[in-house]
Amino acid sequence: MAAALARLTDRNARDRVTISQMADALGVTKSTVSRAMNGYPDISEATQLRVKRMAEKMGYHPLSHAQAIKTGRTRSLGLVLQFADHDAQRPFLAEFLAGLSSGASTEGWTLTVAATDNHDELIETFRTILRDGKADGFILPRALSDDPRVRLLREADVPFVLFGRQEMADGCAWFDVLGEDAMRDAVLHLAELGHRRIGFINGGRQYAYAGLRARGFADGMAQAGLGIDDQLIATDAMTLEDGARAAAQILDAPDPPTAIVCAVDFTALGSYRAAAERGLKIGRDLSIVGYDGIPEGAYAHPPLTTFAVDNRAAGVALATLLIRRIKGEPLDALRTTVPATFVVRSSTGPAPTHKPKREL
Amino acid sequence: MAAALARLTDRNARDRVTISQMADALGVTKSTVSRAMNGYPDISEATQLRVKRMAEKMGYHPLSHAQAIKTGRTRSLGLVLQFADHDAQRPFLAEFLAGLSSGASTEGWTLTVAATDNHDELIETFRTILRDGKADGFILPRALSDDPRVRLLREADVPFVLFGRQEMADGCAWFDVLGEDAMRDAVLHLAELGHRRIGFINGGRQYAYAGLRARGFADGMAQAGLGIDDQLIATDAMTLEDGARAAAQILDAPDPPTAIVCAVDFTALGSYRAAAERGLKIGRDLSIVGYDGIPEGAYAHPPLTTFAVDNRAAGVALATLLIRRIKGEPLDALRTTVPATFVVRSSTGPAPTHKPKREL
DNA sequence: TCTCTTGCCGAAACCGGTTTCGGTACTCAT
DNA sequence: ATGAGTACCGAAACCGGTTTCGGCAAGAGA
Repeated sequence: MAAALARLTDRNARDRVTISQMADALGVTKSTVSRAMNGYPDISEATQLRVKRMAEKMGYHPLSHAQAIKTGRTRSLGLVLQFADHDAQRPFLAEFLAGLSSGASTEGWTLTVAATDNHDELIETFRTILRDGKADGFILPRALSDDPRVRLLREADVPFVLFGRQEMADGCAWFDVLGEDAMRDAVLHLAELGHRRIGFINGGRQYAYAGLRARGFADGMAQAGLGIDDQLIATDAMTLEDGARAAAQILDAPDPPTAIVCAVDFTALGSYRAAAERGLKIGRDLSIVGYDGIPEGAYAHPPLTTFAVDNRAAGVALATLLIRRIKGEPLDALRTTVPATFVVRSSTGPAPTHKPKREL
Repeated sequence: MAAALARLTDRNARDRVTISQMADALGVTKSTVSRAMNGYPDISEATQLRVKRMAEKMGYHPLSHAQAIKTGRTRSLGLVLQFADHDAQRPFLAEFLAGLSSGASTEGWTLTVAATDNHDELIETFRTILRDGKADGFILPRALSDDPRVRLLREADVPFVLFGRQEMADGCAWFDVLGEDAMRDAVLHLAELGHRRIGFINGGRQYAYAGLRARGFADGMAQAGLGIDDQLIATDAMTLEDGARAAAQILDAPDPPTAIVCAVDFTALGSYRAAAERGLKIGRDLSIVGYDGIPEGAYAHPPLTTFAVDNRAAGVALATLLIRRIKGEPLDALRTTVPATFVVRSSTGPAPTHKPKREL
């Protein structure tokens, strides 16, 4: 009984400094403390400094949920994960989360995450989080070319930031990696190695990046003065199996390529399989360039030449952007791109001088 | 101007039903509504029903952060991820999160996640989340045999639940998979296939499971009437490389085994490499059993015999347990174990009748 | 010198809930 | 009929902040 009571009072007292204690200690009112902490212009610089010093000294941290009751904002970022389609996001998730968390926490924000299994729950999940005020805005990973999340949030006038660019991205803040430049550079790199016939395996068509990367590939081919053969182009491949299938089809074309550019590392690894089944040695008979920089690529035989994406950095950037967006910064300032870094390993090599004989 | 104003009022009004509106609609006071919603005993059943019906009808959902200001509880579960040591948790993370989120959301709770890069930040992160009242309790993945998180939270009298059992787990709620039974069954399965010399590659010694799985292996060997050769035992292997190293050492022993049990799938895949380097064919010359059920195991050559852990289910269970813990249920009721499911694939086979000749 | 701003801050209402403290009406035993 | 419980609910304080409103003093302009 006494112990329970002690624990209770302990729990309530829990060394938390309230705004009233601050006010008492400073000999001012709560309102002054509040305004000083929030940088209102009608507080003298001297007072503001005095208050902030005292906050530091006493360890005063305003409770975000106490503020939220009046402001409606809770200082937390929302992230809704989808696992329905495929689990390709799996390898990125950990680093991405680390980045988001890091970006958020340096500003004193936190991350609220939810996961849905199917598309029906998705919108419902957003609504629930909003209704309960559990997030002030959302990070939307994997932008779709026509994204229902964007429609919902825009209509509800809720801040959000996309990972990936949309075509109709007016009124959106976003962060993206320049996948199109990577595809172009992949082609140019291969062309420099003497490859003339180059295939392309694109990713999921529903994603916003698919169009961009296709264009990047085309640009690269044009710049290199090479023609595009539709028989060497595959789309909508996301998984290792997809990649193996697509590569098989491309390699079985009447006039097969000596190199393939893949928009997704998993499909590049799938291509390894198709090549092996046809007796083609990667890096000699067939060159392959991937994109993403998954760890498995480094351990593959031969190690995969690819474009590495720093997902942790992406997380940091997205968190920062979203916070600025929530604070009301204009959209134009909230769009950032970074290049992917080209990692040349052993899956690319000089184009074979003779048609590689198949050692099947 | 008018648009901005409209949006503002719209934002404030945002069709949210407050407790006062409920009270007005019902002709009672706020206190009655509050007590009815929370199931206080001094409210008549009739009134409680009436209130809850009206809540349903009007779509009243109490704001958790408004309640929190008085109750101190926010209805959110905390999860702090660590990426310092190694990224072995990566393949599990997505499913685990999905489970946690699902378990939490069915009870109307949410998930607050943070990530730290190094161990120093870890405790600091917990403190920050607690100070800001961003979580009412924590899920602690990957229980260590001596866990600083447990010490902190126990001292602060904050509810938590472990994924994994501790030795000194009195006063802890936990959920765990019976890894020791899996190790035992792995041995028995191999013994039944005729194997007499069986190696064991254990996981990270700092983890609580290591001791349990070692004991499980030993129990299995004892039950099968087999002796343990210390030269066939390795510990502290987490990654693929660790596994390759450990397996190499074991296979190079004077009297090498015909089978190896691995406490971690990654090390099992590492053993594949060591075996290949020695010209041993997995499933014929050397049998291997893993544990975890990572997807890569299914795609390996040959597909890996392993014990699959349902990380999604674990997440659901842990979320539910933690919520019950926070609500004050006694600890004894909050401990659950489930078996791993044995997935027999092709990495295990009958023991070779003759000493396999090395085809190196 | 007197009014008008302007800068700065206090007083008090407010946000959406919870909880304490009574108070009324009704039952039941005396 | 009376006193004591008991069941149920209203009134009001409270939680930790924010925000509106207004007031005072100092400086500016006339």
